Amino acid sequence: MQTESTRLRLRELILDGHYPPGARVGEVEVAEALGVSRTPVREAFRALAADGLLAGAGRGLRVVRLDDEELSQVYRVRAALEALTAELAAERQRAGRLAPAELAELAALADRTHRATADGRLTEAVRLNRGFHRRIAELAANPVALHALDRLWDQIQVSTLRSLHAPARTDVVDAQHRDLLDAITAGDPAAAAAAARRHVLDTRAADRPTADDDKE
Amino acid sequence: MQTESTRLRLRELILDGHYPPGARVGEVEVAEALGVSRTPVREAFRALAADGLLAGAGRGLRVVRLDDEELSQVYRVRAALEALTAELAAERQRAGRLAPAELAELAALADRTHRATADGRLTEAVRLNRGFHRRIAELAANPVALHALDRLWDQIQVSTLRSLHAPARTDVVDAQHRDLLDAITAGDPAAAAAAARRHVLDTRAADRPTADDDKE
DNA sequence: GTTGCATGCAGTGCATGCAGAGCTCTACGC
DNA sequence: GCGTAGAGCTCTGCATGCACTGCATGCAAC
Repeated sequence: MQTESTRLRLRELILDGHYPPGARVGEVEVAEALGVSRTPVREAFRALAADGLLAGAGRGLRVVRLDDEELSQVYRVRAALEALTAELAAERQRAGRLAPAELAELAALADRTHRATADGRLTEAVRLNRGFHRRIAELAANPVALHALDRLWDQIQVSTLRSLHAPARTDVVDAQHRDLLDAITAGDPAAAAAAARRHVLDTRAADRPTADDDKE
Repeated sequence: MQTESTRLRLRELILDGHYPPGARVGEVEVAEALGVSRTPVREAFRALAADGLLAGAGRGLRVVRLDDEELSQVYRVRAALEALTAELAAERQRAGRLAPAELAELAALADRTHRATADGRLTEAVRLNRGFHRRIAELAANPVALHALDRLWDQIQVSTLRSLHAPARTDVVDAQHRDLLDAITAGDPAAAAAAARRHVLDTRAADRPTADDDKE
């Protein structure tokens, strides 16, 4: 099925910044770039538009570019959903439904994220960080929440590609990851939800442009 | 643009139960029924699949049929998101950003929902109820949350078409709507979030099949 | 009687042709 | 020199043709 592989490849190209936010994507150009005809490209466009990665702009489609306000709205929804997945994961831990190996892998992800960030391997750090949060959503065993979060992550990733900031907050991020991990491990749903929500909102507050960053 | 109108019309047909959960949807059949060619139908299929209304089933697509477990997962996400929108709406009220007329319309929606339910006009009651909750999400002024909730509502609506139950809980539902409304009107975000979460989860608990309802 | 294979059919997936809409560039007029 | 109008072109939107896959049905052999 070329439609599906076209969708995945195009999504990768967008998430990698090959098609940056605001860039126009044309059927013919993408079709030639990926070596398929326009039909599967058109269908991939529809699917990616429904996922919030592409948006109509008069004639044709553009890669979505979220402004500061919209990004804050995405983060607020993400905070609510990650609070839920953390809560659910902690519930499952309390019910004895999480294997120790799963929690160990989660802790290892937190470690690797921290090391990559500290070493300045920012691209890898971003990937690992997303992996850490996604793993929690997987442990929540709620595919609906997982899918919704995947969509939000895609949108965030596209809109924050430029600002792979050198993090002065490395230790804070890691400490918050530990808090979250501890709450889940302890099987404390309320604490896990609170830790997740605080972490996401703090992340947003730290990444927010300081009023004179960029305009357009 | 026929693609978009095809998508909307097909969505209506699915939500109305014209294509019931589990029904196969064929390109040719839908194209003939709507009087367009297969191309816009195919693109509408992709978009509706991304929205969670259609899902692949070997050859072709079927209308999504959520089992009891999946429906509970949807409700849990919905509870988290409606808690968020209620919280945001209450925040805006506290900040003086909600017009009195907007709150009055919301109260009127609650009234009409209650009356329609009490009078046994169930189809209308479902529509009004959805309108009430959606209006709160609109007042939250967060399009991301609004869109996510629209998707969840669509999935719920499709999967609960059969069970337009005569509600013994009419008064409970109305009382919870009032609580939610009061918390928003009072500008109390925490209370609004709690009221919304409880209402959604209670609704799910009440609608859940009592173990011997249906199997398949 | 059951199982395995072959054949036919239906429906999807992809490509391409064609028409229409919007944007741009140029030329002419003020 | 600037603004506006017109023409041309590029790109999207839709339709249709063709090939291929996956399934069902029937027949034959064990």
